[in-house]
Amino acid sequence: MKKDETKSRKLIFDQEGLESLAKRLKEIRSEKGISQEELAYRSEITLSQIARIETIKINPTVSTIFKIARALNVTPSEIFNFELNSVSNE
Amino acid sequence: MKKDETKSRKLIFDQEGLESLAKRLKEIRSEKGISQEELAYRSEITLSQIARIETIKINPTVSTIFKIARALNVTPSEIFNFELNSVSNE
DNA sequence: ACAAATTATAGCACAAGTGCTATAATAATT
DNA sequence: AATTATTATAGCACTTGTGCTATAATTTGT
Repeated sequence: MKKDETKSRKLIFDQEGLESLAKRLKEIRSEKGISQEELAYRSEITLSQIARIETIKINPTVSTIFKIARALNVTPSEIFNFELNSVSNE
Repeated sequence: MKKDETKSRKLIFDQEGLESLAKRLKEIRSEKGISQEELAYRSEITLSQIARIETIKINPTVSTIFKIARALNVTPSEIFNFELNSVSNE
């Protein structure tokens, strides 16, 4: 059997949604006038992780976002307050 | 140097938030009267993954939730429409 | 222009999310 | 009660999120 089966393991990096999330997060953070570092401290998420999220390098877990939401004193709903248009990325 | 440094690597499984998410997801899904299997098909997420989320076995990524939101024809905000109370889990 | 603060990158180790497949457990229907 | 549909578990392989640490790049303030 071949080694490279082109296994078409469908992966999940929702570019559109993650962009919206990043944008929303930056918005809220700057509205509240707190730095990434401060947010990292408050949420107990590392600075590198905050940066990765805002620069759309990773696909964070919901727990991470929950922690950030608490640190920003907003509801999860407020962070996810945007629409999803396109049909994901094929 | 010791091998077991009790490295206290702080991990992130937000029990409260994930419970709320699971509950909300079940709600919406049954409101719309669609099965886990149907949702899996529509969202292109595996059935096992849907089940894991609803039974709070895992901490899904936001992309996964975005896919589900699209499949359910709701905004991300609607899925995350709940409050976070306690201060995470220490 | 310089210094300081903020944001962005990078690499490593480890934990965990996801797909895939199969099966068990439970609920619903007849 | 028996069948069927739905939901829940389980294990493996693979990918990736996260913490940690350090450094680079950029922005802000003077």
